[in-house]
Amino acid sequence: MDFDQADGINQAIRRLSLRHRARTATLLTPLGLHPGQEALLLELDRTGPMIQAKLSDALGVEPPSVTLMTRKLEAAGHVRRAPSPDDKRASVVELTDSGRALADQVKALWCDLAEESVAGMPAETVAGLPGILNTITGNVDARRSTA
Amino acid sequence: MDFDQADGINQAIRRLSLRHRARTATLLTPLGLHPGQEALLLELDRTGPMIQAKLSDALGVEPPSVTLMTRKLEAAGHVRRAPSPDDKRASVVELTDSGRALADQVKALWCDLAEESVAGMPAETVAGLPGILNTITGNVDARRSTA
DNA sequence: TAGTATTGCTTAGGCGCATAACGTTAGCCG
DNA sequence: CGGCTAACGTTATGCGCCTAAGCAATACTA
Repeated sequence: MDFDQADGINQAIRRLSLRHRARTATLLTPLGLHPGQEALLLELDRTGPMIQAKLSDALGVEPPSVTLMTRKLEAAGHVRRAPSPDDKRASVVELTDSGRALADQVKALWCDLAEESVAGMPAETVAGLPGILNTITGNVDARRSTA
Repeated sequence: MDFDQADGINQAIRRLSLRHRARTATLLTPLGLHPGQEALLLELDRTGPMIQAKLSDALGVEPPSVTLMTRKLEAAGHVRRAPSPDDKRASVVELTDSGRALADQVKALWCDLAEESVAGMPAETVAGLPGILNTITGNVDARRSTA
């Protein structure tokens, strides 16, 4: 592959990352959230209480990041952390009522953001989009196999 | 749009951002670079010397980020900063020989990364990819118009 | 020409993310 | 059992990115 094509792809991904995150930040600010935290809330809302290691895995983020994010969300009252009964090392994270309410608001924003993102694109393209993105993600994911 | 579809899109973008950046970091580490710096080098290599404000615009990044990145790349010897002759506020950034050599290495990595990213995807899809991504980027870009 | 707004850059502080190193608890196996 | 490895979580540190605030120089305009 020649450099121009490669650059077109890599740069497009880079810019998309920056802008999508920036837009997310703008939408989340009124809720008092920072990008990344919304994923944590949504994951807990989707799957229910879970220990940090599982959260780390679900979010695709390293454990220290989870430690700090949960600490901040806990300080904000959106999340509660309790020692796990079966494993004295682990700590279980769960949504508070406040967190659940916030998750609902995030969900609404999430829909707005997705609609805004794919505005003007043919339905076919939109339908195939997640598959394409996930394929790329899988290709560059060092977590499994290649490592 | 329902939440599941929206989540599929947003989450796909989020994960792609994380993984692509992580992969970039892995590839760049042997060169002593961190993700983001490669874009700066490539931009200078492509367009030639320019002031930081222009760099900031080209990279899609805020001025303070450029200040720190150029400072570090300057300390590493890859970039040189000189006061602009026509504007006493501005400072012109340009590649050193070392920086130019590094840019060539980055270009090679850039091709590898792009190939790896789109591995197994039909050529048609690959060809349309930058357009799709840029459309989304434009849709969520608060920089122009909507602001 | 004087006064004001704008532009270019920097500093300070904050967040998400990462890696490295550490203590603690669980699990495995000789 | 005792010991060794693996897993959970935390702290420390560093980077890119951001916003807010400030200083210096330029541009605009009355």
